[in-house]
Amino acid sequence: MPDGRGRPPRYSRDELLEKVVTVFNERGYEATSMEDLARATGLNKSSFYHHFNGKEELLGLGVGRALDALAAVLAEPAACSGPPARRLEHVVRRTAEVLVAELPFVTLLLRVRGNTEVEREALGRRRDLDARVADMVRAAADAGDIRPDIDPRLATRLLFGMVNSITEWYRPDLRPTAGPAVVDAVVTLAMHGLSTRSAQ
Amino acid sequence: MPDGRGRPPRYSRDELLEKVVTVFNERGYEATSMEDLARATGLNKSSFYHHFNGKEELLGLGVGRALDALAAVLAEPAACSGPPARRLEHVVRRTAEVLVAELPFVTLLLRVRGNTEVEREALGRRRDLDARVADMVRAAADAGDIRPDIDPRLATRLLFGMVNSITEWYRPDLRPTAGPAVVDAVVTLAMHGLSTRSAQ
DNA sequence: GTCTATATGTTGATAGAC
DNA sequence: GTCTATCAACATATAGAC
Repeated sequence: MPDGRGRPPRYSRDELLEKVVTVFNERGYEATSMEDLARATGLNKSSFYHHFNGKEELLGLGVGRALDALAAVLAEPAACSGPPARRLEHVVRRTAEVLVAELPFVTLLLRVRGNTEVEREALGRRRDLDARVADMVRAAADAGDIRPDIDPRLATRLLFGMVNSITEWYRPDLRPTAGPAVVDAVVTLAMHGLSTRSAQ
Repeated sequence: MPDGRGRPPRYSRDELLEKVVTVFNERGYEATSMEDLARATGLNKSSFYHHFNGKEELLGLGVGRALDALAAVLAEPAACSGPPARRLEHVVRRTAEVLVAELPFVTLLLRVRGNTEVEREALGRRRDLDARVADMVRAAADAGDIRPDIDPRLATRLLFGMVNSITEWYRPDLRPTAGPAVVDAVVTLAMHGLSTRSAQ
């Protein structure tokens, strides 16, 4: 673990941001000081301020990247046409893949609570995405492809509660090749559940 | 919303703690100052310190209550004997019920990251509970009652990722009677999934 | 038990030399 | 682009009067 003395090669702005977001996730955004971030990137605190305007800007950049990636999933052709249940399964799978691929950024996003303007805007964008998925669940229920006995909004929340939980425990540095297995398990459990004897 | 001027009737220690934990959840533990807590309870900051030794003690009391409630579920007779799949379903249902009943405390627990000694101890206790549930999932898989194609540890994490997501969106103040429906939906989705055509 | 006043440290952020 | 030095604001926590 580099502590800033064995001067790392010097980072690009994107690499800097990834490092920052990782520290945010480890310590929590509020508990992370600009001093912490500077040290983690091998820079002096003032040098660090030369690259970014401040802490809140870093948060905005981090959650923005996650939101862009998640929004891109809903813009994919397979998410926009076809039977609702197929579209839904596609979105579940691709969302899980995005979580794995952009793990630190999505992790940061999912922990945002709305304390500042930047956070509230992120929550707003996230709410918009959630609403579009909930519409998809509703359409699939109307088409009879998913169980009608659970309210679509409730089902959406539980479904993506499971998907999003990936950020709580998946550590790609410990299990770098486990991503596809995780994604498959999410899709299978979401659609068919845990039980082998699946009737109602 | 009382802001401390219309002096609330005066709280017991337990009521004080519940208020505190709610503020922690709204603002985030790190972002909450002792001043915030004092104001929320209608007390002066120094008066507040008369009731509690400090911020970290409050965190410990809050997560401790959540951990006690969750541990009690695993100690129930129905969680200790019978076919593994039945025991598992019981634990899923009762855990969901505890989340609903002790929502602010469990919410606080699930956001702990391990920055301080109190937090690390809480994470340790939580890990112990998770391991016992994972054993239950493994036993159910060995008995052929749940699908064998998903690693038991992975299944446990996704399963309780869904259950725990309740703390992310359930607001009993807005929908006070929705608790039982939420619990039923969790158990149904966990065991049987979203799809109506559930084969593999 | 409640308050005012204050000690002591840390934070985000800036000024300005090199 | 990097650093040293510094600031104003705010944090946790305590002393001690009433």
